[in-house]
Amino acid sequence: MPAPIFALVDCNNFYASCEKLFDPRLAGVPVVVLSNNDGVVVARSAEVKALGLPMGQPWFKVRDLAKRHGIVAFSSNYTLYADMSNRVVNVLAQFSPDLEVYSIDESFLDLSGHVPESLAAYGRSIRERVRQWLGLTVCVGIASSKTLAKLANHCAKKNLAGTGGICDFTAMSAAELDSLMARIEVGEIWGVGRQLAPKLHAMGIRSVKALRDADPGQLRQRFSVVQERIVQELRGIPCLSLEDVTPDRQQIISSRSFGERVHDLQSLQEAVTSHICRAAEKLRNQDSLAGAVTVSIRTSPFNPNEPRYQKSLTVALPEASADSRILTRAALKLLGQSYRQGYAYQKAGVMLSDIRPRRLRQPSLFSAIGNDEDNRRLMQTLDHINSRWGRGTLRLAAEGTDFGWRMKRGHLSPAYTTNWETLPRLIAR
DNA sequence: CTATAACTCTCAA
DNA sequence: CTAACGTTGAGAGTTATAG
Repeated sequence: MPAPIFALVDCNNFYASCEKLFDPRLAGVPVVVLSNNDGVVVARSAEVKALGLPMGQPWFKVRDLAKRHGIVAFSSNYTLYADMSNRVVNVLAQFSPDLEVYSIDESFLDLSGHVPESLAAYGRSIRERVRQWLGLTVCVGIASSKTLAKLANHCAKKNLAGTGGICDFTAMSAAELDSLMARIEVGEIWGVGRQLAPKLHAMGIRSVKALRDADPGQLRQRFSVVQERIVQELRGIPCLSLEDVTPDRQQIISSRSFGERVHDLQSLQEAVTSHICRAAEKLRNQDSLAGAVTVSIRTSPFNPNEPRYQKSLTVALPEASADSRILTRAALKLLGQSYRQGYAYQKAGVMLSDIRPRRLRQPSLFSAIGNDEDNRRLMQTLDHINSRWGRGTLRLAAEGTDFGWRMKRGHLSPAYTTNWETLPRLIAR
């Protein structure tokens, strides 16, 4: 078993780059992509970063500034991003069969046993091929643990070390690494977030190097195993392995903010039903059953002038199920218990939990024989129709037809890569 | 008391 | 015109509860 070598490949400004890719007029133009409901800025092109517009800002707060700088905004187009993401993964898979898709724009590759004489050159060829085949730019961080590979990737992106978007820690001397790590904020480390960073600061640990050289036992005492593992990983002792098989979900959530505030129970019922159907579809997709359903509704947590209300209720089902109708009945009952009139609701969501494979089904003593099989085939047919003809082709009537609660998507780009209908528009310009 | 379930907090993209 | 601020999933630790 050779010492592991990890590469972390991360697409630059992924969402913004996807948008630019299909509209050459956007070359050199600052572009932002907004979260669902056009809420906050979640991706920025290089030009926007240069302007100093921060990540995570509510769009309405920065809109004027953005207009003045000629920033073009897009609503999240997940159909496009997911499709481009798959294409990137397909290219990366050519470089190593041991690949973990970590997020929509990041993958870990196990490079152990691959061209040990020049890992950086291998990284460059990855970057070149993704650029050539897809027009997207990636950075590659290479190191002996996943945490270090993430850090190396950070260095590549910020041009702190390495060249041309590639940073290989395994080729650096101990002294080089020391001085590099001394210059990087501890908060940049994977797993050191908003809460932990200030606590580490208070202990006098401000740099990556300081954390690497800290006492792991003491950190475990004070915090948890997670922090102890981070220290080991920073020292090049891998504690995390490549997770190449994605396990079944243990919980499935569907929740969304409304485009406009919602006041009436009927709209909430329709929204909750849609959420259940979306979650149940995912549940069936992994051939599982859910044993519990949770429904949450809330008013805006931001507006101090609005009366606040939030409620979240869970029920255990008498018999685990993946039937949209059964799950909906349970959810609507919970919603009825949660709903209070007179509030301006901002968001509703559902969670399916206590999830198990369908093959472990335990029929209740009182369930009618055969019913379940009929229901399953009905759901199968429904999924089949929706996968063939598009999401939402066949729906429960309880989802309604009004959709006044649907999210805002005022700046949506076409489904460039997944819908032929967009082709004429592309050619026309 | 222990084993486990339920809940809370944190993190990440 | 005004008001307007994402979603999903996991893991660890803590607390409550059952036996």
